[in-house]
Amino acid sequence: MARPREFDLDIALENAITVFWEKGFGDASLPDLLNGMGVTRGSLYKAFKDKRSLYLQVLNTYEKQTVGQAVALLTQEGSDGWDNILSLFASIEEAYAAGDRRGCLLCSAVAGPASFDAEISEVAVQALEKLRVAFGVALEKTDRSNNRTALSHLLLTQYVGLQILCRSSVPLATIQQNLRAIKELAVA
Amino acid sequence: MARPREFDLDIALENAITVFWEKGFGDASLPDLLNGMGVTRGSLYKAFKDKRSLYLQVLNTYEKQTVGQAVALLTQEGSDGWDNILSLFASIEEAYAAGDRRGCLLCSAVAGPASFDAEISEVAVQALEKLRVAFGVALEKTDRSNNRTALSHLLLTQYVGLQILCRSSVPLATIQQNLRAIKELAVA
DNA sequence: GTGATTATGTACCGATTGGTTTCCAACTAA
DNA sequence: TTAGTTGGAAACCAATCGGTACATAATCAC
Repeated sequence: MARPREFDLDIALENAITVFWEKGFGDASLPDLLNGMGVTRGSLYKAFKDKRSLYLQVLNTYEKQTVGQAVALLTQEGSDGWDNILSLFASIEEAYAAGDRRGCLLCSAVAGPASFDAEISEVAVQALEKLRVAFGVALEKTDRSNNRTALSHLLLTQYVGLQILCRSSVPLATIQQNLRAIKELAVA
Repeated sequence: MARPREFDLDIALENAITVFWEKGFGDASLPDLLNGMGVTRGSLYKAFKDKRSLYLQVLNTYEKQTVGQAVALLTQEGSDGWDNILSLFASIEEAYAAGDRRGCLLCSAVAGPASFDAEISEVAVQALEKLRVAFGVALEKTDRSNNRTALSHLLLTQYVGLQILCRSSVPLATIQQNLRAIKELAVA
């Protein structure tokens, strides 16, 4: 056809995820993205239309990766549902303990002013709903509770709240106490 | 002394709360603030130094009002601790049901990019810690559980998560299911 | 009254924002 | 070789950002 693209679309998108994840939509400037993605202005607009479209692609890619992984963990067979739930939350603590202050891109998207954009909001909310359903599946395997739906909502909200707190400088103990509380839910 | 101020400081600050609450720090532009506060540029900078200082004053004022009110509700005597906790969460649902999508200014401050500002982050985190302690006080009155500290952390995270979700367009049922789950925690 | 002081309103500032245009290089199909 | 097509780099754009300068107005002590 014509001149081939000199960069890898997927790699550039992956780098865009990093930038948006750290800075959020509004605070990630074009120079930030250009620099982080290793692409020039013209190329970015040729390949991704504009900043908002790039953000939507980032959101969808992140969802496939991270939420997909979390759902797989929550719904995996051969282990107790609560164990799956606890290891998901444990992974949050591990990341925070390792110094990761990025939290969850989707949770931040819900929290941020970009959530007033209907399309962005919908993508984020639907992704979180997938996660909530996965919590429900995990709970089904240990059907002690008689109101699993409500509990799945509580767990998702807990997930969101924790990921938000992870973006601030709360003491590690705060995250750990949350873990402990969730463990007590499991044995209750 | 000299020419008196033509507007009421407290009222202007109250209006600034409204603007920041709806738009967040970064998305509230000077014209937004000027318009919302009913004050001109020069006056704003004379009275509040700059945008960031204004935001800090807004955060502190909001904290005194809203957190103070929530703490009072949680720690009030003459009613069961869990009842106090449940009515706090019920007030979140009421606001959401009434169409209020503002959530909690402090929770949004923690979530937003302004949280990378050390001073802003500290104000917000400390305010939330006050709330957490109040959850603990409420739990002390119903000392069924043997790990009230962890549970207070869970409740605070739940509070934060819910307020974040309130800023997006989740269905009302989501908020209500959370309420139900917390009620089950109470009777557990 | 006058002078000192402080608030108000507006014009203005440089920097930065997201986005476009332009020109040239690189490639394919014929 | 050449026509057609697309990507890349940088100049350029209007709009907006937070913030300042300054001239004017309003109040005080005297």
